Amino acid sequence: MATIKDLAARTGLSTATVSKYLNGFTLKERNALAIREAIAELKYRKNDIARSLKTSKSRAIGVLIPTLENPFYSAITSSIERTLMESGFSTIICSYYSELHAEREKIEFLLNKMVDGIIHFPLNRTVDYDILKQVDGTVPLVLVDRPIEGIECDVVMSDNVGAAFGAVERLIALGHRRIGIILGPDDQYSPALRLEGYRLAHEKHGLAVDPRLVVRGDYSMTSGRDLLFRLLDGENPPTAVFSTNYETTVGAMLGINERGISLPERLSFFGFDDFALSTVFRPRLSVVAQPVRLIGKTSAELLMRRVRGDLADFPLRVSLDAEILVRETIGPVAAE
Amino acid sequence: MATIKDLAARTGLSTATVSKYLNGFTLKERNALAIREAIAELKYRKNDIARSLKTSKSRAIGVLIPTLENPFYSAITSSIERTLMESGFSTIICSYYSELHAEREKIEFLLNKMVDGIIHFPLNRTVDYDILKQVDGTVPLVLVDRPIEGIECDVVMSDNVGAAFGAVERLIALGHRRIGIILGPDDQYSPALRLEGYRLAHEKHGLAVDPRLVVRGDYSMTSGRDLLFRLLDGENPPTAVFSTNYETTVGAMLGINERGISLPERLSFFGFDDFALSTVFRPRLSVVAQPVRLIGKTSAELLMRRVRGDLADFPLRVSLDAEILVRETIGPVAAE
DNA sequence: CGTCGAATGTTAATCGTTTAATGATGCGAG
DNA sequence: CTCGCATCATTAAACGATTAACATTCGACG
Repeated sequence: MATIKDLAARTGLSTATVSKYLNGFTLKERNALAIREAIAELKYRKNDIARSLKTSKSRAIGVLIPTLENPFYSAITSSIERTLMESGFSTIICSYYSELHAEREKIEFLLNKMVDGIIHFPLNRTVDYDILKQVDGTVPLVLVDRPIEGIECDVVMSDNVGAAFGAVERLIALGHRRIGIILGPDDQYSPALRLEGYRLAHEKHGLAVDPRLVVRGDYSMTSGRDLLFRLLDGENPPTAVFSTNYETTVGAMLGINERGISLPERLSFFGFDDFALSTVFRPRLSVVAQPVRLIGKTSAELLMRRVRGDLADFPLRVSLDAEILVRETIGPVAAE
Repeated sequence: MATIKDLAARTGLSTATVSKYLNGFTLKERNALAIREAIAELKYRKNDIARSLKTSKSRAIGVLIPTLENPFYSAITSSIERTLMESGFSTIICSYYSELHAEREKIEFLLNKMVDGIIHFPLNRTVDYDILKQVDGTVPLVLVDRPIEGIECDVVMSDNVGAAFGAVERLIALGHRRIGIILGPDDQYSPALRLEGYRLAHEKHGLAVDPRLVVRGDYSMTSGRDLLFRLLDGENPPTAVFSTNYETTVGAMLGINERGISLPERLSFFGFDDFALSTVFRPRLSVVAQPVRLIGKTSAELLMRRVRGDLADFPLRVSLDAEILVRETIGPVAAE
């Protein structure tokens, strides 16, 4: 592969001159032309690795996510990648598949690669986040979807409280007084917030929360189905159910279809996250849609700013509004 | 950030010795110990960029895909990433969003980054693939999902003909004689093969193909819905419909739900690709499931082999069997 | 014409590693 | 005691770019 040295030799110029030309300095037209010719003839391709070594900027960003198999993560990642690419940065993907050790291992991995910054989707677990403190001094870090206690850095997330509040309030407005909520694990971040929104909506409308209507699982599809059944099969079942993540929503719909429960006549159902599914079901699913594109774009843009040295408002906490998409699965509470 | 030089200074050894230690050579225990201590104290982190420059191996693989928003691509990508990570390689994602210029631009981009290999999902278009010939000489290239004429390289794909054949044969076995097929654009690779499978199944069973039952769109969700309607609204409509990609399948199901057509009584429906959807619909969707995990794993492993210099069987063309998942949307042809 | 300053080029060191070639050290055998 | 051979370490030159600091060219102007 041709190097700058080769171009220099071919044109009779020095490597410094060629390098400058390549970096946008203007030369005498004669020389510029000669270099252009040499590039074409020798099929010169610049070596970003060498450049990175010298400048200590890799123009690569590490994105650390639980998995690409979940549309929530892959949609955000997609939008991140697109935004970074527009700034000429490449995206190094690392999934950690919710494995404990993998997360810190991969942060090391990324740091070794001299990434210029990291975007991390932490899953809330009791994990040792010292490593993130190390990141702190090294490269900018943006956390997506939730903050981590003790780590001072930018965070981009959706307004979980507001999202849940909005959905539950819609249900209350339709006359529902017994609203079940399907939540995720205690040790994750968002469930508590979504529950808080649920609570606030009740409070605002002077309703008490029946703890039996608050059920928790592991945010998986099967847990969605199982918890739905638990709610429905309890004494004094809810007239509406709010599922608070994508997987449980799919699972719950599965359960609903399985039992042939007709929505919204016999039950009102509010889901979470707006991917392919919600437009396909009949009746069309009412969901809280997190602004995935925007989350991705925002975190990438924020990181770019930090990488460029713009530390204004650090640490910034961006909370993006979710959309409440009322479609066909919620309706007035069924007459007894 | 501490460098090898610092470790050397701290321990009184030479950089060469430290480097060797770091690369697994054995030293006198005394020295090894000293280095380990120094690493801890100085918080040494190896610099993969410098290493790459010297060794001309980046241990990074570029993955070029149309988009991460499509579950087919993101599932394969996920599996690629996982497999590569196991070999200590990082994955650089580049989406080209089906834009013509972006594809070649991004290949350049990846080559500049000195990736050790490229996995590419080409969309079949009349695009100038000279650039891929350049790749040829530089780093190994694995094509996923389809080959490109004139480019001699490894290809991993699913058995499109067999997949379609299998699905259509199931329908024929149920007595269907008029089977509609929803295809993608002419200039993509797989539609022709899927049609071929459809044709072969007819041929085998002595059936003629009615060209009016073969409809083409752009493989989008709306095209799925529209083409379904076109088939159903034609004179002498089909008793079964086979949709040949994920988007059109979702779109067609949307249309089916919209019209309240009951499956499989009034219509048998065979879809393509097995993502979240198919398990959620009631009745459960019968689909041809491409082995996405396996496609990802296989291409990554094959690329790793090439990167390691194992050129056995080059160029290799791997065709992976799709699974025919017969579930509830197909049934015997309706009695008139 | 000589001089000066802007514009254009060059020299050479450097980024943090790796690695051939070479050097030192120690140990057993004769 | 010395030779020879492993074994362990070191020297120093790369890898391909960038970039201060310095050198040259050239035209304008007094």
